[in-house]
Amino acid sequence: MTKEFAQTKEKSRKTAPAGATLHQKILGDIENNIVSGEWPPGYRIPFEVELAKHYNVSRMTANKVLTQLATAGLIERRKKSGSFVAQPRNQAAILEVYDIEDEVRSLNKAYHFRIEECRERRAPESDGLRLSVAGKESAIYVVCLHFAGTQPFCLEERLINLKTVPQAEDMDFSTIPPGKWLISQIPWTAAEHRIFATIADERRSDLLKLPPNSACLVVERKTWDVSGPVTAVRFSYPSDKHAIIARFAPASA
Amino acid sequence: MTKEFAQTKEKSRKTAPAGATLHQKILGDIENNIVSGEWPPGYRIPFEVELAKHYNVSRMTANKVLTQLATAGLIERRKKSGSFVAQPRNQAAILEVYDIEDEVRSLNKAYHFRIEECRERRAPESDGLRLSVAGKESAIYVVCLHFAGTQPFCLEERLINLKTVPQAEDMDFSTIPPGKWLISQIPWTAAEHRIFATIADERRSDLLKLPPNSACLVVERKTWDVSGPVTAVRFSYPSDKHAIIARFAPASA
DNA sequence: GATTTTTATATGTATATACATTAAAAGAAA
DNA sequence: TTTCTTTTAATGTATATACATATAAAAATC
Repeated sequence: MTKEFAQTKEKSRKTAPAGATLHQKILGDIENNIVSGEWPPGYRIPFEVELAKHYNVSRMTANKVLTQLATAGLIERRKKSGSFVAQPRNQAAILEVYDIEDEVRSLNKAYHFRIEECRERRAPESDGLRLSVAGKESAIYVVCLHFAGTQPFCLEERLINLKTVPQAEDMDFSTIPPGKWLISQIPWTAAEHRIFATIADERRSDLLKLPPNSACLVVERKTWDVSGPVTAVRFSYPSDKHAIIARFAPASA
Repeated sequence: MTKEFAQTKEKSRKTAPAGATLHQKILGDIENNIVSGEWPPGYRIPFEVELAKHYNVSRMTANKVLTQLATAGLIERRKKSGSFVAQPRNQAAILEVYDIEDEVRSLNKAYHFRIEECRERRAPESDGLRLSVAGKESAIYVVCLHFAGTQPFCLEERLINLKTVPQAEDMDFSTIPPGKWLISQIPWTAAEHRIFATIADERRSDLLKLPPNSACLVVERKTWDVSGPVTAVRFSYPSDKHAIIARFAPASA
């Protein structure tokens, strides 16, 4: 039986639905083995005929599954040699989701955060962070430093519109970071990102523990819900520690 | 014969390579009809059996082509009714469109570009620009500098997969920039962006006329069409001159 | 030992066939 | 008409088979 197929893994992610086809079943199993790390990049996965025998299907069925995995980029196929798990082009920090805690944990680092500042703010200030064109509504201003292990990972500066999210007024952000809390309060309907590079200023260098003249990746996001602007936030990342991955594909995939 | 298949269209884009398989041939024809607008969204494309008869292949072959088009999101299939050209997907992002000439003109600046380098490239090189997981396919490597007025605006380094875009082999990029040309050749179905900040290296500083230790915004993009990877490109922007704007709205809307 | 030729093997493409599933359309009953 | 049932046409999945193609590895030759 060649190797362990690990069909029934405890940490199996994509459980095949009840009425799954053989194709889907096999596809799911292989996918699981790859994403779980059971079959690491470079690993030679079972030959078509082995798969066919193991699942008691025809070679054509196994072939179709492997072909699909190959066009999806998960495996690479070589004649006479077999099929191999491809080097991952994975990660994924899709722009719109962007939960920093998840991101840190996906790097296998411990996550914690620290609130650096939290106050009400009525007039726009010189830091460029703006909520609406009108800019006259009062807002909560929070500065939050996110850590991966003991290292600063990302600096978050955020304005929360008190008109749209009045419950932010008395909110205590010591136990839940503002971004995470907001998601639980308000569903956004539109977002706008502005992404640019800059040399870290003194405050950023200081908080993020960066050497002078470091490049810094800045992501500014404004979010609206149906009733108006919800929040404006600026994330500053040390450039060498991070990149943003955004993937666009047809809905089906 | 049902309808015009428009196999021999004058503005046919993706010329099927000489030794193309039937699968590729049929796929290419249908793709052309869709992207050229010959078959608009909602148009009912020929049934499997009609395609099979027209190309003199078995239904299985036609079925596989249509299945691939469906998973790529170009068509939608309905039992008993047939297969229909899908509605164009949600815009999702300014990111993928990204025509530099438009961008420059929107700043009210004169646009021109200069090809710095253009050659064939077989093996992956050390600059990190990669096309496919396999990485063994040969590609065209083009370096193009874009100007806004007299100032360098953006540095473009691009790999074009000769397997997917064979007509790039003899292409002369002195009159049309590679990015613009590619859009006219191949419709992408998936894209992946990686955005990060860095300190400009010597080549970038030199070409973009930047002072030393400048921050630089880098956007790397890979695009695929149904038949595989199309192009990998890296744009380097002087940070102080540019930002990326990306807008997202819920898929439903 | 180095080079060329052969062979074995895994993938790649295509066929003909079978039956399942789904939903539009047509027909029958209320 | 309206509702229910049956038919039918299209896709969906899977099979067994065939031969083509590329290539790693073994064998034969130099």
